[in-house]
Amino acid sequence: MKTPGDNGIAFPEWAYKPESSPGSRQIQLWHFILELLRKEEYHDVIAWQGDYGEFVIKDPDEVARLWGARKCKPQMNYDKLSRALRYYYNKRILHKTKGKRFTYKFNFNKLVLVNYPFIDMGSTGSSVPQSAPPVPTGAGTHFRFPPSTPSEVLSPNEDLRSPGGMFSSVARRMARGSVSDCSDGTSVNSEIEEGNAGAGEERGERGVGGGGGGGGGGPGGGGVSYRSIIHPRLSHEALFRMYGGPGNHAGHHGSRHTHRIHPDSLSPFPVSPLPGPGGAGLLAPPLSPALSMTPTSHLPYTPSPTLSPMLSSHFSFNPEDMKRYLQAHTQSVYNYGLSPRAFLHYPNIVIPQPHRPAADKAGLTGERGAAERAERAATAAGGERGGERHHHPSLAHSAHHHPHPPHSAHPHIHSHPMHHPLHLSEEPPHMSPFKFKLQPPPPGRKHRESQSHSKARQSSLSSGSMTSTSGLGSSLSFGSDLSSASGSGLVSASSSTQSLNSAGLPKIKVEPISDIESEEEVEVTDISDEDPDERDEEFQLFSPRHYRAPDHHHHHLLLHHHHHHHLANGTAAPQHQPHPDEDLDEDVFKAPAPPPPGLMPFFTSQHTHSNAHRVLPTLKSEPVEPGEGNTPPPQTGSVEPPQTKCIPLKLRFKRRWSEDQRMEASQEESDDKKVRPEEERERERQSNGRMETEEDGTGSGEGDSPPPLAYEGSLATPLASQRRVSAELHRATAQLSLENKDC
DNA sequence: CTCGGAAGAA
DNA sequence: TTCTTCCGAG
Repeated sequence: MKTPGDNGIAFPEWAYKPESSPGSRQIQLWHFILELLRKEEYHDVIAWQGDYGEFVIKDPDEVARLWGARKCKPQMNYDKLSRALRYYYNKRILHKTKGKRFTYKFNFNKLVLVNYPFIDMGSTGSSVPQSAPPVPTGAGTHFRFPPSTPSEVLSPNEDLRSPGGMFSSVARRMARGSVSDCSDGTSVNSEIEEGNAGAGEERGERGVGGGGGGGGGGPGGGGVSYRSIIHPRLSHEALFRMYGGPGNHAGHHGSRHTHRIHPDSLSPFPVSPLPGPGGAGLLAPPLSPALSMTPTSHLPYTPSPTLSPMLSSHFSFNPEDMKRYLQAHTQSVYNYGLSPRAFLHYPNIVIPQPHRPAADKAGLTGERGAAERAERAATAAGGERGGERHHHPSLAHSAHHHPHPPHSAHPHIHSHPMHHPLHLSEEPPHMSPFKFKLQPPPPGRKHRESQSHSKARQSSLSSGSMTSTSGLGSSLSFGSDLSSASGSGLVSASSSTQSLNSAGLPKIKVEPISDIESEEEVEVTDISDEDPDERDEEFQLFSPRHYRAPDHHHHHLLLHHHHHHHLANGTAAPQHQPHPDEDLDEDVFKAPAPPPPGLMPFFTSQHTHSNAHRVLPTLKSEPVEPGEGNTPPPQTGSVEPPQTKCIPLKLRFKRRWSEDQRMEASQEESDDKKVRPEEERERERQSNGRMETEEDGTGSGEGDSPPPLAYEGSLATPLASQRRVSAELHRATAQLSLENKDC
């Protein structure tokens, strides 16, 4: 095993270091939010809702107050807090869920990776709407450490096993990010968290742990993997490769995922199952998670709660998780502008439609509509979207959003929103194809405008001519990335319109949902609406509130995953590399990727068989259409071709993407650099911090009563191991939360 | 409500 | 840098 370990981790340290979080010096708002989210105490104030990573601030004033307390800014108010939140948009840490008031969504990819690279996140998915997304805070994570950073990292054994140990270490890490200094009482969490965390962990361990011990134990000592450490990007890849799927099988094959465990009350995240027990696990089998996992068939796809966005970093390999992860990722990409590179990681994914150009509103609309329709149609045909719907209605109805569900008839749910998901989830929905909704990236207005101009280009975009508004050459890179991606398997997505075929569907086929892996559709949620419609519709839980009208533009993109493997390195090919940063990034990818040949295969082959269902074939070719679809990938194709079939994929990115790319690259790198130092500092600090109690706690309700409903769904499958992880994370988180600061 | 620019604090 | 503050604009 070294593979993973060594290799996997092989990644250079720098790869891991990602942790750097810029703002680590003091507690960061996002971390604070996470803290609140993980605590039931605050569920009345803020809680997970809806899609993965999506949360709603039920009591803005209270949240602001708490934040103000934490930061010693009595003057804090929601207006200010929200401004701070908005700054995260650009960082892609957070996004606004359009149409829903006070509702935001975390982009765990960014967070986790960036901030806590070491951590693995269990996945949690919340497939279900209501489910609480994984709590980022840590719950899900489990870290793995690469050898490289041993010192920092925990020893594997410890980590997993002893939560304490792990946590602490984790905590430290985390701390870096969030640490804050104030020791004033503000820290709301500290106490709570710990308490909870502890509890959670314990539970998790038991429940899961037990399981883990036995079989998968994934997490168990063996579990530890390095993944956490890995550079984000790498991590993705790595994860996939490495972790492929062990977990899944193990976990679920049962019929429904009945046994899902849910971790703790708070965090539903199951932990990702580590790959197998021991090292092997780590390395894993090559399945591509995504692919192989297909849950559908054997797994009941329930809504696993698991996917935690954040956690995603390392997913468990449940199929679901994978999917989710992918989705999330995808979303991120689309919505947030993750760099296309990301896709590389997921060769399987195809992105059919790009989405409209930014400006789009007008123009897009039309397109979008088509896309949507197509999507829906597909959905209808296929089934529902993943997760949500399946559960019982009852569950479902729990509705994510509102705290007050129309019917409050579900006591059980209430009792622990997140905790007990168990029962609920019985039904495995199976899968849905995964649709992801992609959110459109939120470009700045200005940008939009500028970009809008470029839209036209976009269409062709694959090339990436786009936007260089920022002056970045990124666009190119994009193209390259994309191309590579496409090569990897992504299929094309052409412009929405285009891509859609006559059918209106995106080229993507929606295949039977069942197949799952092969294609997954992802809807990218646009956050904008989130489309409550579908999911919600069923249950209609939502209050009618605001969803915007249908008009928002949400474009759904469908993604298909193809399996194909492509290597990270493949991605390379970048033509541009203007910025060192990028280079680095690339390097990163490449470098680390020692990827064993085995890995790659895993995508394809494995999942193929495993799933076997079918689909694969289709998938691959999916490529949209000749016309546009193929076109592009200029280099990419060339690059990867050999390996697999690469499908050209066309993704359209918005201008932002390009920016993102560069940003990500630059940021990450930069961050890393920066961070490192900070890390050290924090480490030092960590010793001190701690908590204070908080007075504030008051407000919200403690016990939570969260009206909410619905967490249950989410839980699904988490593997025991995952759970553990989550527990660990929680712990870690808790510790992190310690941060205090003096005002 | 939400979005960001701008200026400034730490 | 990450917010905090203020503020004008949808």
